[in-house]
Parts: sequence; C-alpha cells; structure tokens
Amino acid sequence: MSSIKKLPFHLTNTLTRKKEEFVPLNPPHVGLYVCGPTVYSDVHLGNVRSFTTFDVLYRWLMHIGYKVRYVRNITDVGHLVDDIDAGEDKIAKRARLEQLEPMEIVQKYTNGFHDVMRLFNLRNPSIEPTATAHLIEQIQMVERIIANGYAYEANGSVYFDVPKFAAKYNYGELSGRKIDELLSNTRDTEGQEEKRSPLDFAIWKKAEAMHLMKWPSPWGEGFPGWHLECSVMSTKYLGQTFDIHGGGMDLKFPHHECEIAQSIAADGTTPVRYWMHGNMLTVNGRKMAKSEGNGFTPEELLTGNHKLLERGYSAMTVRFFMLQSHYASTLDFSNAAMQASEKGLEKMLAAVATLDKLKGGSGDVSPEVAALEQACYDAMNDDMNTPIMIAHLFDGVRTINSANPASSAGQAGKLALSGADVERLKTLFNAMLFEVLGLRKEEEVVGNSEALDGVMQLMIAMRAEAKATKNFALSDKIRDQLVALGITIKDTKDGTVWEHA
RNA sequence: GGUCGCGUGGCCGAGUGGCUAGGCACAGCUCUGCAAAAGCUGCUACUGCGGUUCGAAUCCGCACGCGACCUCCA
Repeated sequence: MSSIKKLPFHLTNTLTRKKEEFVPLNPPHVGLYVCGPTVYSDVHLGNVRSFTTFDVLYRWLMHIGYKVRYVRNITDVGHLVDDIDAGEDKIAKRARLEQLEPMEIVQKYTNGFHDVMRLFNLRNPSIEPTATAHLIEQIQMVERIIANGYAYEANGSVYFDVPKFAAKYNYGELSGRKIDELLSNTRDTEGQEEKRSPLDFAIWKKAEAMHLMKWPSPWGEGFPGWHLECSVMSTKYLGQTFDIHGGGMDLKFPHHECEIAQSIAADGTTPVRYWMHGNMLTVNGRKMAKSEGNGFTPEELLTGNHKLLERGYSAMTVRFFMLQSHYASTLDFSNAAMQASEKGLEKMLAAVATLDKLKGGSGDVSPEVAALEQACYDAMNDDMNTPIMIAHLFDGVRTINSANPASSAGQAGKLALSGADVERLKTLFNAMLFEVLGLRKEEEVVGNSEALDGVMQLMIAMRAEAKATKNFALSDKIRDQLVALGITIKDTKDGTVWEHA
C-alpha cells in the first residue's frame, strides 16, 4: 500500500540557530550525547522535562531507522557550590551534611535518578558513564590541552587559557558571547588570583586538605574541572566528532561552550555537528530550579503533597503534558494545565482501546488514514514537533470514535473504516503514542483482580435488574456509590462496562 | 549593564506572509429513564503604536511587559 515518507529529519541546530536537515556522519549510525544529572540531590520535574525531550529524540531516531548510540553521563564529581564554598566539592559538602561517604551520596541519588527515569518511562541510554570512572582519560585530556598550549598550571590547578584560545578560534560561537563583552562583564575575581584571565576556567582543580573527593594527578591531588568529563566521555564513546549533543538551555554557557573549546584545544576537532537545547520548565513564569525552591520531586507530584499542587498527577499525565509543547519553548506548569492534559490523555487512551475492538469493513487503506499517518511523520520530522503530532492523533481519535458502532450516539458508526484502515491506525497509534512518545497505559491504581471484576459483574447485573423493573432509584444509587469509590459505569450499546475513574 | 528569547481566544499551547492547529473549559443539540462516554455545532485570538505589502499573529522599527543566560543548574 501507500508507503509513508519517514525521512528526512530536520532539527534546529542551536549552533547555527537554523533548522537543518539531519545527516549523520556515518549512517545509519548516530552518536547522541546528553548531559546527565549531577547526583547530589533529587531530580525535580524540570530535569525530567529535559531528559524526556532527549528520550523522545532517541526513540524517534530509532523509529526512523537509525542505529543510535545514546550516551548520557552521571556527574558524580567536581562541581562547586558557590563563593562561600569555593574550592569545596558539591558532593563532598552534602556528604558532610548527611554524614555519609561521598560515594554513598552518589549512589543514593543515582538510584533515585534511575527510579525517576523508570517512573516516567524513559529508555535507558546505551552507555551511562560516570565522571569518577574516567579520571585517567580526563587527566590525559588536560595533558593534551597543556601540550597544545591552551592551558597552564598554577599552584596545583590547571586552567584553560580562554583569551589565547579565542585569539585563534571562535570562543562563544555557540552561546553568542563575545570575548570583549565577557571581559567587560566580569565580576570581581576575588579568590581567582591564579587565573591569568577571569574568563579562564579550571580543567583540573587542586583539592584542599579537607576535600573528600580527590585523586592524584601530575599536578598533585585534585579533581577534574566542571566541563571536562563531557568532553572526555563523548570523545571516548562517540568519537572526536559526533552527531548530536543535547542538554538544557541553561548549559549552553558556559558548560557547552567550554566543551567545544576543550575538544578543539585538545584534539583540534570540532566535537559536535548538531547541538540541541531543551527549554526550561517554569512555575508561575519562573524557571524551576533547586535554587528557586519551586521544584518538586516526582514523589510529591504523584501524591500531590506539595504547596504548588492541588492534587496528585500520574507520571504519564506529566509526560503527556510536556510533550504537548515544543521542546524549544518554555513550558509553564500549572494545575489547570495538568488537569487538561489528564483529560486529553484519557481520551486518547480510550480511543486506543476502542480501536482494538474495531473490526472494519472491506477495502483498502483510505486516503484520509494515509494522510493522517504521513502528517504524524512530517510533524515529528519537523524539529520533533510533538504537539503538532499529538494534534494529528486527536484528529485520529475523532475518526476512531466516529467509527465506533458500540457508541450509543445516533450518528456514530456511520463513518466507515476498512479493516486495512483499522490495522493501519493501530500500527500508527502504537508507534506514535507508545513507541515514540513513550507513553504507557497506566497500571491500574486499584488492584484489578479477577475477584473485583467478578464483583463488578455482579453489581452490573443487579443494576440491570433494577433498571428492568424501572427501579431507577436503586440503579442510580448503585452507580453513584460506585463513582464515590472511584469506579465509573457506562451504559453502551454493547452493554454496561466499568472502569476506574 | 551585556547576550538571547518570549508576549496568541476563559486556560494550556501550535503556527513565520494569504487558507479553521489541537487539548481543556463553557453553551446548545444528538443519543439516553437519568448519567457517563461519544458525535455535531458555537465560542475565531494573536501586548501597544507605527511601517513594508494587494494582504501580517507571521517581516521591520519603537514602546511596554516577562523570562533565560552572563555563577552550580536540565
């Protein structure tokens, strides 16, 4: 039958700020690197949004036929807290607070991160490297950068020489910074006397005596710089130049800018061909962030136990909510928006259930169904436009419901779908909804045992008896009280069915 | 202060020059003992002021409002 056009895929390259056709370096293979979490505290919903964006990207690339190596790191060393704690490792600080070994903290929050990823149905990356497991490679990269003259040692630390690099290369290309402007905007450099320029950044940092996480190096005991691990691990597993690097918008500068500089300084190669940046999740217009204190954990989300939440929402509701906006737009969290998504997702999944029961008549795939299918692929291939794709699926929902003979509506069932149409729609909805968007049917909240279904069949039969004798008071009482228990009864043409509300 | 971006109907949120996005909410109708679900119909917006154009939410300028980054952050 009519074949769909699955390619080409276009994405917005934030390096060029243009939408470009995606052409892998070595098709059909694709190298994808995404900056993972720093495992020193719980991930919040804003983090989840970013990882979800790249989860869908990963899924989409595979769906359209690429073989993807997806690398997402775990940052378990190295980032500084703030001025007060200058020189002290973030993870070490937390360890002291909680009286735990640093690696215990790392393990704890890594486990927590994985739990969250499972909850939101994110696929595991191909490789999930940790910074602490790549210290040798990081030291080697520092050595290469020094050897090439773009870094210098000072008092046991090693700094990247930004002005020297910028003299020859385009430092600031990704984030649109200009070195003069950066210099004029520099804050006070207190405690940074070792740096030749305030723009220089540490690629190896000397550890103070009280520092808990430190390793020997040619420059003494210390730990790797903030941006080094991503350069090292992406190079190691994807090559000196690879296809796509993703991360949150807030990592663009300085993190990703420094990654580019490091790779060029160390190996002379531009590391990334396509940069992708996901936008922020906001709450009342402000970025959700640890420092803002406006984040909530997935656990709080599910239970609704947080001052921002009117009630709890399921992980799939949230996932659907996020995918109903474009990844490059900011997305504002609100209870009203969550409830709208909840209803929408229910409607979508109900249509999928209906679709499973449809038989369909004779005939070929209709042009309308073929067009719907193509529209979904086109939307996804246009910079991964999930909201448009979902809008098309909702058009499909109307088609499905209109073709449903079990519906009691007069006009329903009039729209004829062929058996081929039904099969095609099943394939499409399964692919888009579950495989690509990564949604899944919610597990039944209440234990859905055979016993419960038996009880329900009994209740339905008793209610049918009451209705048969026009005892509507009793039949309504049964239905209303079931509603109070979270069970909905629907009278359809094919009989009465029940479901969890 | 610098850089970048945003401002769409009751709410969320797509859309980059002309042709109804979609979801939620709301109203009417169909169906129905009543509901629920579903279908149909209605609600037709683009911060303000100029400009370009036959034509602008969409391009340009200015103003106002908001945000992100410039410091760890998805």
